[in-house]
Amino acid sequence: MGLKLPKVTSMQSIYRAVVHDPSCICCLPLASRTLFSSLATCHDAEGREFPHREQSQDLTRSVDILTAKIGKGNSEEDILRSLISDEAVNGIHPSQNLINRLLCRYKNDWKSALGIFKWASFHSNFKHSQESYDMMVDILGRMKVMEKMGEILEEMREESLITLDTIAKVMRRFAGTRQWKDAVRIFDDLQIFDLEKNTESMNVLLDTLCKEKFVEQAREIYVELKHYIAPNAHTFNIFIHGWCKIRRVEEAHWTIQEMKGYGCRPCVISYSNIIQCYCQEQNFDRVYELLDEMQAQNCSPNVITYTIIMCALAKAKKIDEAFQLVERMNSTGCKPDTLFYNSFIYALGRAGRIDNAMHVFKVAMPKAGVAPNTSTYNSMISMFCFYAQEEGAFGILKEMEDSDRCKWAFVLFEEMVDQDIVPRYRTCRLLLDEVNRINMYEAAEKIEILMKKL
DNA sequence: GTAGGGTTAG
Repeated sequence: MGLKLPKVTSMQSIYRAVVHDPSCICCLPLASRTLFSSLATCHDAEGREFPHREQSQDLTRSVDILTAKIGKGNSEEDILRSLISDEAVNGIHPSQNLINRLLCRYKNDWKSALGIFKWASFHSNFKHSQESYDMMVDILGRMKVMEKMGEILEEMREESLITLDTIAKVMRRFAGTRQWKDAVRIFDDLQIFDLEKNTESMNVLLDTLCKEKFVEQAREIYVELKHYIAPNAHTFNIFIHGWCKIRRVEEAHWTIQEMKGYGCRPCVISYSNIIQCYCQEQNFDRVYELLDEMQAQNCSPNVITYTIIMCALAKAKKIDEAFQLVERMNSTGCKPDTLFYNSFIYALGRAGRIDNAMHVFKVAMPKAGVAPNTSTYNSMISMFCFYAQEEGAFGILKEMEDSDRCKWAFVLFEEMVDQDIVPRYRTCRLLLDEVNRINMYEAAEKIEILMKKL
């Protein structure tokens, strides 16, 4: 193909390709060139996404001083020592904003993160927020430094900052490193953290174990616990998911019976899990049987159920059958969403059905009032690039450009709010509509909160 | 984190 971008999966990768070989940019139409130059200016040398205005200059200066001092390869104690003894650093007072920013930057470098974290704790008038503690626990857990993670957890306990969310993270990290017994131990010791052993916390433990395929262990623990903690529908769905995950569909069926025995009705989640299991086996006869059974049980399949089946059909190269399924879904009045269309477009692309994919993107989605998001664009661009249709890829890029502009608008909006410049109601309304159209849900939420105050 | 994407870049 004429384009020097053989595999394009995201805007970022296009951007990187252009940075790597600037001559690439000549292949791009004007609209995309404009886009790239705007992208280029909105990444500074540190890879931060947007330029920082004056209001955050102090913060930025502190970040620069600290990061210059931290260096690499030291232990966290060394980092702490060098920070404490540095004159320039001494002029900096830690703030929660500053610490969170640095923890974000060093999320893949636990020694630097912990060094900074301890440096802040060293200031007697500074206290870490719960958010910073959770971030620190997460960094150490992800890097599998379990001992240090335990130390931070202990500090949190002393400050009474531990929530079930914190515990859930810790459990999942243990189970993720195959130390499932430690996850169970945390649950056993829950009262140490001032938390209760109840259905909710039990479900967290069972879900953690099941997600890491320790389903039998979870089952044994549950058999003990159920005498004094009542299971609920979630509990059973967690097990159904677990059994399906390790491809033991018989046990999943058995769990359905068990949940009925407890007076819990199997729901669309229970059935969708089992359907997914049959989908993995490409046992579509059973899938259709289950769909019928759901209908008979007055438990309608939803868009997630249909997405699961549609993906599996497409993967099994049963494209026409996938189209029939979409029709069946529409006939039941089940509305497709963005994720469904993304999967559909992706599947059609892989099957070489470019025209069909284009039709879904251009006609079906707007008609259903479903907005594309970045993944939709990515699927379309990847497809066009794979089949060497650069014209099509650029068409999608053009559309993305418009929505990138919206992100910029939102960044400016946030800066205004930060500086206590109150936007007009009408400005908010315009931005909110636009932000909703392209699925920037978090942005929409922030704008809505502000609008309520107006 | 009780269920659904994102070719396989390095």
